[in-house]
Amino acid sequence: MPRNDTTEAQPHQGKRERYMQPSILLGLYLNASYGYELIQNIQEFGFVVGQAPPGMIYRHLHQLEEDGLVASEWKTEGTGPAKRMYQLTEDGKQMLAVWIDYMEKQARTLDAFVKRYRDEKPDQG
Amino acid sequence: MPRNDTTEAQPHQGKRERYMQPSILLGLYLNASYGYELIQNIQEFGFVVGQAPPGMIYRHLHQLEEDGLVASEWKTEGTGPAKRMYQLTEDGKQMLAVWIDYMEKQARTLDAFVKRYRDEKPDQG
DNA sequence: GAATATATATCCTATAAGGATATATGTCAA
DNA sequence: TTGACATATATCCTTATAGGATATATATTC
Repeated sequence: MPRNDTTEAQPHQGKRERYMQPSILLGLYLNASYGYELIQNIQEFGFVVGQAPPGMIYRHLHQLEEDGLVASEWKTEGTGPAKRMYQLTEDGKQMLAVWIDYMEKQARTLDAFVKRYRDEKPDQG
Repeated sequence: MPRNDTTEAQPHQGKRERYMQPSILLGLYLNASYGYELIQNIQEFGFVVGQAPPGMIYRHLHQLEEDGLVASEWKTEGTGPAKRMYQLTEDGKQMLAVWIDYMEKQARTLDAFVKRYRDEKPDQG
C-alpha cells in the first residue's frame, strides 16, 4: 500500500511547509489583528486550506511575541470576549521582508524545477 | 534574543521543506542513478544547499522503494563498491507528475503572496 | 598495507505541523 | 434567567520530516 496516493493532486501525506509565520506577519502587516480573526483571514494567502488550527495560530503568536516580532495588548472594548490585539514591531517588518525575499527565490527555484521536468518531456507536460 | 536573525536572508531557524522526494524522483527521471550519485546531483535542483546528508537520501530511497515508486538492483560492475541502482516505476512517474502540479501551484501562491506584500507598499519593495 | 575515496545503512534528536481538548466570556432568544 | 451558541484564547500530545552523527564495507592508489 503506497504511502502516497498518486491519484490525488496533493503529494504530501503529512506535514508540508505551511508558511504560517509569514502568513501571520503579512496579515498583521495589512492590519493589526488578533488570533481568532487571523484564523479566518490567513487562508486567503493560500498556504492553509480552510481555517488554520487555532493551536497553531496561538502557538505562533506567542513565539512571535517572545521573539519581539509582534507586540500585543488586551482589547476589552467592542463585542464578545476580550481579544489580544497584535501588531508588527520594526523587527517584525524586517522579518517579513526577509521572508518575502526567501519566498520569491523559492518561487523561482520551483519554476526552474518544473521547467527542468517539462524540458525533458516537452510533448507530455 | 530573537529566534530568527533578521539580518540573514534565510528566515527558517530549523526544518524547512526540502522537496527531497521530488528532487530524488526528478533525478531518477533524468537518469537511473544510485544514492551516492544522487547526493552529489540533486543539489542542482536548488532545494538542498551543498550535499544532502546521506542519511536523508537513503531513508528516502528505502521509503520510495517500499512505496513502489522506485525499483532497484545491485550493480557490481564498474569501479568502486557495489551500488544499488534505482529507476522510477510507472507509479513513480505519476507521483512526480503530481509533485510537478503541486510545485507549480505553490510557485503561483508564493508569487501572489509577494505581490500582495508589494502592492501594499509599492515604493519600498 | 595504510590511507583515501566510494557507497550504503542506522540511529538519535530537533523542529514544526496536525489535531484534540479545555476554559472562559459575550449574545440572543425562548 | 438560563440554555444554546458564537467568540476568543490556551494547552497538550502525537506525528512527520529534517539535521546530523556514526558505523560498516569495499575499491583504489601509493
